[in-house]
Amino acid sequence: MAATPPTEVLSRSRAANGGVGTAPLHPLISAKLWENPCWFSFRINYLGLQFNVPVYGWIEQRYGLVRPEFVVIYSLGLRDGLAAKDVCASGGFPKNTLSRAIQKLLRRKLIRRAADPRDRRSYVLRLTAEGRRIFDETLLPMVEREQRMLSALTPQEQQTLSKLLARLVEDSPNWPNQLMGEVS
Amino acid sequence: MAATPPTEVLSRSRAANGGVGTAPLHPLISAKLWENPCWFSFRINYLGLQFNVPVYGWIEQRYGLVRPEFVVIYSLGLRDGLAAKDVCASGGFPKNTLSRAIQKLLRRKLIRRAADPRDRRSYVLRLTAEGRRIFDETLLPMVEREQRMLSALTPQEQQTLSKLLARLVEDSPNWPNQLMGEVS
DNA sequence: CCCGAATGGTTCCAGATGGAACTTGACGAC
DNA sequence: GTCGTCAAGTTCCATCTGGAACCATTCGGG
Repeated sequence: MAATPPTEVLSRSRAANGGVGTAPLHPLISAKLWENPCWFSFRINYLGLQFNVPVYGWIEQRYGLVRPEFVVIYSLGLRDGLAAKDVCASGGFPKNTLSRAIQKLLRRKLIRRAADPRDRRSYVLRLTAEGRRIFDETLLPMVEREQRMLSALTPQEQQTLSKLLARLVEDSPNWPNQLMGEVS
Repeated sequence: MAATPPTEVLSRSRAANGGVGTAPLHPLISAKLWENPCWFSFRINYLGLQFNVPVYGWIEQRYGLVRPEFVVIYSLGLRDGLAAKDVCASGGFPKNTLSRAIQKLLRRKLIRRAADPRDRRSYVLRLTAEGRRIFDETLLPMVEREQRMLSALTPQEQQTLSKLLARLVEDSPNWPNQLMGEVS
């Protein structure tokens, strides 16, 4: 029945990069990689961790910003003038966590906020110069980490990967958010 | 300079799936998808969330098992007879969190453990019949969720994606775990 | 025009989390 | 053998987290 990982199981492990400097994989990681019906979720979660742990660890100890706080900075860096709810939707954090993060950023004057004339419950958030500086400073190390992680793939393959993942993200609004039909 | 996402930015958004039932993307998600120097980490983190939130939410409310606890079950389901340190390495959880999780699973008799004759600091963990039952029961919904998430890709494309991600995981032992040279 | 439902944001609080210190056992050097 | 170092697991505790209840505002009917 279902759930067998694609058959590359056979062609594995004799990596084509000359064998120089290739450290071995922990046995359980290897099992989760090759004998795992949920190959996709394991791989993306694992890779996500390999990015998040060093990056957010570094940001926290260098700027004293915890992850949801930095996510606000980063989101505003990409699109200034957002509201808290927008950051919520894209980052997966609950709104109270974001609320706290925003308060701390306001106190530290890394962002400022103004009433939204369109909706008086809501605020428009903007980076201050200082907040922008942090965004700019962190961008390069983050990109470098990503590039390091992707460096086992050719630019061509990176492009393919980029396209496939983008297709999935684009399709995501169509997914149910309950596992099974446990709606009312 | 560096960090521009691959050029598919142009060919985006007019998805080839007939346009039927395609819900629109939140604006900030769209920005993070298409105008983000860190395209890779955003995409995998976002997709990871789309799996973790419904799956672990369902498991928690159905079995009263929190994520690190279930990770132990799942890991033992794949490879019985592990030690705590192994689960640690593959799941990214700190060892005290795993220790607590294991204690709770022992109390609930979902796993049992025996002294490791090779190393008397360590224990060999095994699923009980009840623990195995939970593993078996949860597997299908998890796989189904994954398949739903991957359903925008053809089997051919899924295969490609699987291979590319596996190559990255295999390369991961070679990555530095500090962002910059902040070693002693 | 007013009322009930929904939404943006904040606050409260119980419980989860993870760093650091600790205990016990393994291992290598001498 | 014995000492110093390191690894496996546990415990302690300050902190973070996120569900739920809450306020203020908006929106959709009748």
